[in-house]
Amino acid sequence: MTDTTPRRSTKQREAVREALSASDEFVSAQALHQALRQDGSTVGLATVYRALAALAADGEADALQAGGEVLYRACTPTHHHHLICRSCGRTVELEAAAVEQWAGRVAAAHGFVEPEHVVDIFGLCAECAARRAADDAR
Amino acid sequence: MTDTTPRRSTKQREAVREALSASDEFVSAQALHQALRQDGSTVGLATVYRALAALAADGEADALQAGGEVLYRACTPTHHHHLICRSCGRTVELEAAAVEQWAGRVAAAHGFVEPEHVVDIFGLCAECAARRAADDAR
DNA sequence: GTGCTGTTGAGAACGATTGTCAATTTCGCC
DNA sequence: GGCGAAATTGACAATCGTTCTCAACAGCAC
Repeated sequence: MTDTTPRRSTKQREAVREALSASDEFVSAQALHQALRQDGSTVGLATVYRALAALAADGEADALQAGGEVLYRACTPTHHHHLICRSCGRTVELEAAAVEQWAGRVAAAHGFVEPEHVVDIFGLCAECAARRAADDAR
Repeated sequence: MTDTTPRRSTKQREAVREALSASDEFVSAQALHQALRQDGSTVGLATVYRALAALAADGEADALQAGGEVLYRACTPTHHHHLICRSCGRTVELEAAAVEQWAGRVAAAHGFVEPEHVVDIFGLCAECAARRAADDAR
């Protein structure tokens, strides 16, 4: 964790970084690999996994587990949380100073140190909610 | 999802429920299966998975993903969050009305409905922190 | 007890992720 | 610009947690 980063810049890593930035939703490593392949790239699956892990380690991407697979998303390097549509995957980055403080306070109150926290909100975005309402009515 | 619960009570399910209650940490399905086997039970791994999924669905257990596997823990049926020691696994249940409200408010502000949220704090409990400090000094 | 039906257990199947290793590419250095 | 060491890549195999399948079994109402 102490920045031992002898990272070499390669086409593949750049390609993964770009493909990730191109989406504003969380995507799986598998999906990203497929997308790259369809764009004519020849990257290997293992390389995509390695690149994503590197990006996540460098704080350039966020990772979250959902449904047995790990999803990645390019993100701002500052600490933040997510509001995610569970239907279309659209994601909003949230700042939550209040929650940060709460987490730190609660951890300290129980004698815990070095608190990290996972705070994500899943819901149905306005569009998906409307679409589902229409479907239900039909 | 609307409580179609024609659940039959069997020895195996009871055994899983008990084994889960016996621990106040999050445990993996695999670990629980091993523990049951060592107690002389003959439950199958698939049954443990099914029982745990059922308990989680009924709100009698909490599930969280960590390190590629799903961990379970018996819990109070009311909504709550967790403070978890990332070293020894000791867990404290938290109530967090403030966070609930924040989550609902933020979701609504972005037009999201039916918000669910994941809020967990990982840290090092006092004992583990002390132990690690001692190890580092050595 | 009898019968229907949900449940079980063993093992196979599955899917995501990680490891292996020879071939290739990057990058500091001359 | 060219060299060489070392990191990186890609194809494939291996691994690991979880789910599926299916015949045998057990709970519960009658």
